[in-house]
Order: sequence, then structure tokens, then C-alpha cells
Amino acid sequence: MQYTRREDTVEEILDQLRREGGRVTASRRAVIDVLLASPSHHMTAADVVDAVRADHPDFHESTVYRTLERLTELGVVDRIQIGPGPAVFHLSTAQHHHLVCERCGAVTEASADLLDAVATRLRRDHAFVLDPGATSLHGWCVACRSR
Amino acid sequence: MQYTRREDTVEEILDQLRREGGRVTASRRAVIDVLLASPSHHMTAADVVDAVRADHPDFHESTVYRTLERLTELGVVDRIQIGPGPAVFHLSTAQHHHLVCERCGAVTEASADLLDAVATRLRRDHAFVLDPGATSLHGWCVACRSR
DNA sequence: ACCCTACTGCGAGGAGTTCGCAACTGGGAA
DNA sequence: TTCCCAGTTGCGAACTCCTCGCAGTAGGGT
Repeated sequence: MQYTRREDTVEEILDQLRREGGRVTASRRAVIDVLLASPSHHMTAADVVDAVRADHPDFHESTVYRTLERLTELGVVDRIQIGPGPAVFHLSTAQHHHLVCERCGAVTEASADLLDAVATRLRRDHAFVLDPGATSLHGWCVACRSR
Repeated sequence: MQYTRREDTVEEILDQLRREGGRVTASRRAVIDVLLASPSHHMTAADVVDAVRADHPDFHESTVYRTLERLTELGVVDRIQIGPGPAVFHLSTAQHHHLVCERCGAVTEASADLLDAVATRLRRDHAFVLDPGATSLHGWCVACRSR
């Protein structure tokens, strides 16, 4: 049952948090649940604030920011800067790449193995370990290419 | 002679600007010159402001922003968001990729052909045209990997 | 030399995010 | 169970990076 699975995943993440010396609070539970439930694979901090407030109107904006920061440190969520605007977040279990159009800002997704060969080359030639979840690719989408 | 070559390049870029209906002004000349002269291959807008003001203390911040915006539209410079902080700019003639460390923020460069295969695949599978100059790769540098 | 329009300085404003502080609370120790 | 302290929170101010509106200025085609 999907509902139960989501609850379990929330608890798993909270356990991880606890193991690292963190504390389990209602707001953290809410943020993780929102990210898990999101049909979209990328939410801005403002999206998360709105979604969390639907259930808990009193949770403060800065708490959500701090929770997202903490979860990013933990490696549970990825934070991606897809342009000049706000950063987007998604669970790192939902690995994929973002193709960002420079003109219209549209974001589409590409499969997670897209950069495998590049990652190998970077590790070999630059001793640099790629974080695919934090990397977005910029260019022009079909629509904007034929302006 | 390198000095003359740089002057020539400035004029080339200004011609291009003029051809597109733009006007050649002292501040634009200064911004382009600064970008050409920069030993670093990536400057933030603030870096450009500082460098321009060394010669022309009266040039306004917003003029520099607008000039950089215009040059980005022209395709003369690339604007890259390498993290939560300010965007960086560099001339699109100096093509290369940026490897950004998630922990310390250090930026190193990788050769321009790094993403050639990926670009081909994106064009074929997603009808997406990659702009290598605007794309940065995120991960962990050698130093931070062995925290 | 004229005129239209692009560009500029200036300051206000805005989005997105961070920070300091005092109050509160989870959860290990006693 | 109670105690206690470090981790967390609400709140608001502040900060960074950038954009915008306006009125004045100055390229550069005719």
C-alpha cells in the first residue's frame, strides 16, 4: 500500500536524522512528507512552505529553509540552482537530471545515467566526484530553438 | 602584440553590438575590456563593477548589470549560476566548463569538449540543444572528498 | 545639425535567503 | 520519571543580488 510505504520512508529519513544527532520534530516530518508526496519532482522552498502550511499554518518560513538545509547536508534531498530564480529541491532517491531552457525557463527531466561517462572522466582527470543530483544542464528547448 | 589584439577584439564585439541596433558607449567598452583582461575566467557582476570602477569611478552598478545582460543576449558572454551566490560571467570565446565543489565552493575548469557526447544525446533524445557555456557541473573536489 | 531612441545615473524596491535572539522541546542521562 | 542541555523554532530584521522606473544624456543615422 503506497500510503504506508510513504510513512515508512518518512520514518527512515527521520531515523537517519536522529542518528546524526538531529531531532525529530513535527515540522521536519511535515517537510519530508511534502517532498515525498509531491507529484512534481522539483519544488522551490516557497512551494514547500505553501504545502506544509496547508496542514500546519503556523510553521515558519525560516524553519522550512533550515530543514531543507539540514536535509541537504544529510544527503536526503538535493538542492539545485536552475537559474537566477529560486533553488529547487527534490529527494535524492528520485535521481534525474534537469534540462533548463535559457529562454523560457522550462525544466524537463532526463534520465539519471546521462552523465555516467562524464562522471568517470571527471574522477579520472580532475579527481572531482560528480553529484548528478545537484547538476543541471542548460540550453534551449525545442520551442525556443525555433523562436 | 597582445595589447593591440585585445583592443581589436573589443572593437569586434562593439561592432556586433552596433549591428544589432545597440550603441557603443564608454561603459560598454570598459565592461568588455575588463572581461577580456581578466586573468580569472569567471567574474561576478560585483567583480566587474570593481574592475570597471578602477578606471571610471562614476560608472553605476546597474549600468554594469544592464551591459552584462545585453552582452549575454548577444551571445558574447555566458552567464552561469554556479550556486546560491552570485552568477559569474565570462566571454563565450573562452569556452570551458566549471566544476563547482558543493562544500567549499571552489571552481575549477574542465575542457570544453567534456559534454560533447552528452550534447549529441540530448539533441537526439530530448530535442534539447545544450549550451555548454551556461552549464556547470557540481560535486566534490579532492580536498573536500577526504573531509 | 537634428532628432529619435538607446543608454545612463540614481534610488527605490523586490525576491530569495540568512541570521541573531529568546523561548521552547526532544530525548539521553540520572 | 524527572532533569537538563543542546538542537530547534518563531519572529523579525537584515542581507545579498539583482531589477525597475524615471528623468536626463548622448550615440549615430539622415
